[in-house]
Amino acid sequence: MSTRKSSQIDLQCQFCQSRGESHFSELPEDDLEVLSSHKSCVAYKKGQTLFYEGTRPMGIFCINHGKVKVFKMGSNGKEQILFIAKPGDFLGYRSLLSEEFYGASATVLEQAAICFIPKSDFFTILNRNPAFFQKLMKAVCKELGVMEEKMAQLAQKSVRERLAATIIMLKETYGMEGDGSDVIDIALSREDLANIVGTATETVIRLLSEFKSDGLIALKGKKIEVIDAQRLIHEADFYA
Amino acid sequence: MSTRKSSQIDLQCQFCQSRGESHFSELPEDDLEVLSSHKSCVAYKKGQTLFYEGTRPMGIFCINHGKVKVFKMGSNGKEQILFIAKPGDFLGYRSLLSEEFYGASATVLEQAAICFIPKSDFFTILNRNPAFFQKLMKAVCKELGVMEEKMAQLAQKSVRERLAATIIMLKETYGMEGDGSDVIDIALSREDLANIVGTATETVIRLLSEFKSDGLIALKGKKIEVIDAQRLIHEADFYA
DNA sequence: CCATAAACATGACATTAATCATGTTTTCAT
DNA sequence: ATGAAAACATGATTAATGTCATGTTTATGG
Repeated sequence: MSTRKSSQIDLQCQFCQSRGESHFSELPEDDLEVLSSHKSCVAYKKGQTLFYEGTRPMGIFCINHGKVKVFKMGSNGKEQILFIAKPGDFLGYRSLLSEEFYGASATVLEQAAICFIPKSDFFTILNRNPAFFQKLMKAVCKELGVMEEKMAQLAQKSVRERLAATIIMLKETYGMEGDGSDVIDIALSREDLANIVGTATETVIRLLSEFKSDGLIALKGKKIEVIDAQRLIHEADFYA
Repeated sequence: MSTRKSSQIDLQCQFCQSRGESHFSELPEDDLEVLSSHKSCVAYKKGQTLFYEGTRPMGIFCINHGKVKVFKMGSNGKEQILFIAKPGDFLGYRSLLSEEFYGASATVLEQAAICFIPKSDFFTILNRNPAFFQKLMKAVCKELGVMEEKMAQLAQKSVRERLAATIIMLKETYGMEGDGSDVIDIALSREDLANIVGTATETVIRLLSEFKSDGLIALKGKKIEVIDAQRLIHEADFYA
């Protein structure tokens, strides 16, 4: 937990290699300069927290490298993971725009580089660039659709179906470890996986074993290799 | 199913008594005129459908009177109700803004009067009134927060807790039938209630009976009277 | 007003998944 | 390298909830 001074990184938005994936991808040069002007970019270690549920947002986080889980803590002390942010994703802008406190906490899953852009600069861009504002609106509306879908699945599908669907989703969203590999490029603990699926850790462990002996997946350490995507999709009960 | 010609109603946005509750509340006179120009307003009967999941949105629906359930159909044929819209609420603008097909269906729960504003007029207002656009953005962001909360509760709470929480929510959102009454002003079938909570109809029936014999609620036909809000909140496991 | 269907209600039973217990393996800090 | 802690794994048991069956009440159209 040593707070290294050296964790500060020098990263200019203009030269950010993750920008292409982000909502910032089409911003003009001068807007990027505004963003960079008061920006700080920090190296985070696994387990460090970006912000806590119930606190006031002061700006947005932009992920340059690494993955971050965004979750709500239940009264039983169990986390429900809402989504996992990857390079190019923004965090915290939703609360900023709705003028509410953070509705969830965000914790780094793996070694990450994350920039922080103060609220004021973010709003400056928002005000002077209507196209950007519209793009963001569209993104939020899409996110809402995704969240509604997740909610419906949580209500209607069995744990087995949800786990299968989650593995498919992870494969599509976080891609593969290198070319020609079928190993999903994200290392999740069984507990985190359970907190995405919305079930107990033991249940995830059992179902992963089943999927493995059924030849649907293989387990490479903490990572999952998809062996039979078609049957996995079938398990998830897409079209049925 | 008789499609009465008489179902067409003459309602001007300028004089709409539900406008105060809506996102249109602060629109200037000339914007209201644009909205009214190609608007149609129709009387719907219980069970009629405004739009179906998977179809293309052509405009927005604005509820003048009545209530509408918005739901997703699961592969098992069971509905998951995402929310229940009330007078002043908009429907369909989310899909319009994200340029997607409808992600859910909408069906009228009780005798309703609902206006339809074509896509083009809606976008006209959106483009010429930045304040309205911002207001809408804020609303969508809030909705996203609400949906995330619902998802977390679905994953973490028991059916009993969720039913209690739902009754509390209905009370807060749809208010009481007249003054001094504790009867929630919405008539939901047990099946619809089950589809909000995310459980089986029989389970809802059983739990309502329990709540009743425990003196938490009383059942006035299809409507629910809240007898002991405090204990109901406790059942819902808020702060615990 | 009556017939019929839909909604409501309750019991019995099956199934799913959570919880508890315990042991093994991996990870990590010293 | 080593000991402790965390993560993983598996079995046994229990609790919660879904499903099926059946009967009653309520709503509704002709």
